[in-house]
Amino acid sequence: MTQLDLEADTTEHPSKLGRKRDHTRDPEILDAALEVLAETGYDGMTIDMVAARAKAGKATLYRRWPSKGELVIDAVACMKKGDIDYSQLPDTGTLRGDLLAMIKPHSIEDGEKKLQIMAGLMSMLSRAPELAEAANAAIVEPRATANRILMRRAIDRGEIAADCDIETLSLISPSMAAYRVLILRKPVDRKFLVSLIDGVLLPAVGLGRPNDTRREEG
Amino acid sequence: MTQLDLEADTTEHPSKLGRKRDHTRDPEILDAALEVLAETGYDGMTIDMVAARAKAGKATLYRRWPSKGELVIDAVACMKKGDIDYSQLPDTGTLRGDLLAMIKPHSIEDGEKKLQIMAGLMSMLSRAPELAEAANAAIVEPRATANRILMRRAIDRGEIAADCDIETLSLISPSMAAYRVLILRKPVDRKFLVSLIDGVLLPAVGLGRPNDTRREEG
DNA sequence: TATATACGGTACTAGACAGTTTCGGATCTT
DNA sequence: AAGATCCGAAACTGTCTAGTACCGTATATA
Repeated sequence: MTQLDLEADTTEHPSKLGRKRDHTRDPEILDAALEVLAETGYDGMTIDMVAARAKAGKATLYRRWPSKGELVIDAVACMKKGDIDYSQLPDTGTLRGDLLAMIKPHSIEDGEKKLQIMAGLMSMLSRAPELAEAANAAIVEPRATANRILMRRAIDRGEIAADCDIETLSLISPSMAAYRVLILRKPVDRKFLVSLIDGVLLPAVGLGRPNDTRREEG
Repeated sequence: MTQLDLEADTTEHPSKLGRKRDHTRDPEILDAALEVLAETGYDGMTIDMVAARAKAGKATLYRRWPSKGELVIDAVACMKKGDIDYSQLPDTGTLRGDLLAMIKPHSIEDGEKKLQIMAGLMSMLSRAPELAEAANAAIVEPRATANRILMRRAIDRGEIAADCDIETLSLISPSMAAYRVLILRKPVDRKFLVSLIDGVLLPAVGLGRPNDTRREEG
């Protein structure tokens, strides 16, 4: 209690005394935590590693977060940045064109890094269920949402049937990419994603199977 | 070297002296390890937990496996038992019938338990890549193989087109179930699996979308 | 019977790590 | 200037656990 008051002061009432906490360091520390998390996993990660990576003192970290667990939860929750901008989704006129346009090297690279973070979090998910939700919201849900938007557009323009199971279909590529990275430990490359689009998604919505779209190469 | 000879004797040459090692305890210990692994994950698992669960002494474990890591690797490698019998796959005459017949409470329960083990292994996969392969072979690949067989049969009897991407399609239900259990922390129930079959798999192979198979309930 | 090893159980050793404290110095308010 | 709080760095504490050693007992060979 007595010790915690020192920390709580900053939030309870604006104490004016002393040097101010440099909050520009917060994101640097959180990013360092995410890097270590992706590289070593939650249990392998030590506070010293994070502090060293962020060129900060250990006490600085404990002044801001009460425990290792809270630090990680905060880091995951603040990860959303640099994600997909739904107002800038491709609009090529066809569903296939839109889905293919979503495949960009940067997007693949970013996705793999985030899935590595997810892998590092895995052991923690059973202990902190709310983290599962946060991680899903930050890592896979944005991509599923993008797919959902593109498919709904395709329905609106009459390209595909209105009774397609969009909710399930939009989860296919994120979840299969997760499976591939987390369990198979194989890279998610363009060829894999194209085969998902042409071999599963488009046939499932009634496109691609009638017309012979074999021999498609990425 | 000198100490290891005691262990190695049993394999190098049949030493006749002393009480024999009770190898009927091996599977009991390995099963205990898998249980603890599923419940607490690799890093949370301690040798004492496994020994207590198996009602064995810690020394007994270290007499048989040189380290915690080797024990876990062995436990995962010996997990294949109780898995799908490919000679007993359903054969209802239709792909949909076969896929639905694969959904059994025992199969679901077993699958979820194995995915919990997979979750517990996650943090170890980056350190022991060969374990990723073993875990995949024991946990998800059997189900993908079953799907492959059922779909190939459907091709052979002319029910679906021969150019379907079976390799990718057979991975859909295992990988989406893994995503659902590991990341979403939601149960894999019959309804979910049926929606995969009717909303994705069958439409993707050219069945189910033309005829209106909506309002299917599990 | 004598010897050697396995068994379950317990005590011990050594190292790693979360979290705390201390220190010299920097930065803020009053 | 004074006092309070921040900073990075490092020392320190308490706990946890992998792995080892030893105990008394059970079971095997010779």
